[in-house]
Amino acid sequence: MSAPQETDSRRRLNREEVLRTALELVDSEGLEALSMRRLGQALDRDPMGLYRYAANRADLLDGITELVLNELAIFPTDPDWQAQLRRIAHDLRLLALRHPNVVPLLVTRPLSTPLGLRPLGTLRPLEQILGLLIEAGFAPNDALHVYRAYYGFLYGHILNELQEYIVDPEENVALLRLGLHRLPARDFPNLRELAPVLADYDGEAELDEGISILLSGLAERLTTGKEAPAG
Amino acid sequence: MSAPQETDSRRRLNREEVLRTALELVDSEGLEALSMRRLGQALDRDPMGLYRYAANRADLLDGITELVLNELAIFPTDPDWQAQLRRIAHDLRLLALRHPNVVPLLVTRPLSTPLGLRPLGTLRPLEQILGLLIEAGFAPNDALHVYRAYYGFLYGHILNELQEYIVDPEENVALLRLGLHRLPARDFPNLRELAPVLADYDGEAELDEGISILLSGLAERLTTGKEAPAG
DNA sequence: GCCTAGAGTCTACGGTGTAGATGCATTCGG
DNA sequence: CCGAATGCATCTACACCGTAGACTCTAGGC
Repeated sequence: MSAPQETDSRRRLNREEVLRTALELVDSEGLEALSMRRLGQALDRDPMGLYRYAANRADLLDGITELVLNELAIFPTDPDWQAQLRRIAHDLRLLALRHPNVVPLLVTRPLSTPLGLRPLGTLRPLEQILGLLIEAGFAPNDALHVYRAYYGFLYGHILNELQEYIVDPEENVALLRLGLHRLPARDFPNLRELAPVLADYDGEAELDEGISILLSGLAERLTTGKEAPAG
Repeated sequence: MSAPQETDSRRRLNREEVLRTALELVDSEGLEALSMRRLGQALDRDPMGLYRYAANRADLLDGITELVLNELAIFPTDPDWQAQLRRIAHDLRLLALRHPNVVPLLVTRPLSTPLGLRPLGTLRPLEQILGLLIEAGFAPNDALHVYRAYYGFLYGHILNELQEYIVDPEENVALLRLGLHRLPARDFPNLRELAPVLADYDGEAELDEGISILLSGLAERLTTGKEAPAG
């Protein structure tokens, strides 16, 4: 009882438990480190046994994205929809920074599955944000457009920020300089000149600024009753 | 000579040729269909011989993204920067629709490679758009911010649109209805109600609308000399 | 004619996802 | 209390993967 780990290996697992250690594996060693055999040995179980909790590897990946998205709290009945959208944006950003290795999953998996057939957990944010917007007074049609603009902006920002994200900030500048120095000066003058600016990128501030612009635009469209902008 | 295909297999290949048929393979059969062996047999060559043109599989993928991005024409000296940005946006959208299977690559590869070490071809759009903006009068600092907003919006939109994209529009409605019907009504009322709206999503119009909003915001900031919005 | 260098080929190794057979333990029917 | 059945865990095996290293073959220089 002192060690509820994998040592007494006869404990019965469940899907969530499997997904959780799969997530740990991805977080610590990257996506391609996640194989059935590797996961099996992390759980001290036969790899084949895992098929009891995930139909196949793809389903495992879907489960991970679902698990991660469940970390995101949304309160669709909050009357202050702007504050809510702003908080969700920051939360999602932090979530992406916490699990950078699963961001490719977040972004990629939906591309290969028609909307209606996706894991329910991944549709929850969409549903709830639609609810939030409709509650706030948007017509359902417009709510969808607003969601697209919001979601598009968010994912765009996350991709932006993660592309320039490197764990050790010390190393950041070094690597950046190193890499940019490699660029042929005559073909990439602008990029090289902007190296220092690239190096100190404040993702949180940039996200917040962008969200402010978006929200003010949306609020105006809500009160004047015009159609919402595209995303 | 009548068939410059793979039949007389003694012709010497080059990297571009290899990448091009790799791209064809990905376009027609998906990303996971691209293996060294498969590609080798598509070129009627020994799979090992391909390592002459790509250091490894990752390099092959990088090459494909580079090849695809090269389809994008940018004229950094065009004085009408707004028209230019609008055209590029539409071109990139079409490019994504033309090669939906490589979009995951476009989006994912940069996440695993520090900016400075990326294939030069993938940095060209960044460099040239920075040039365009600086030429237009933005301070280099602001140009970077503007680029991020622009790029983030674009990629966000593409991800949005591709998630709802299905080849056969006939099937589209069917699948969508089918899928959404599967959703538990009490948990997903909004999503189910919006099914018809989801079905006819005009990506081009939505992109154009969004770009207009973005550009007008940017133009204003350019003339008033304020800082650019975040992305 | 021979030697060399390089391109093309083959084999082999350690990994992968997963189908199917097999072993095992537990529970149920009599 | 015993046998059968039922479901879970495990094992083996197959087809595929990326790629290191050895080998063969060819073309060109002397």
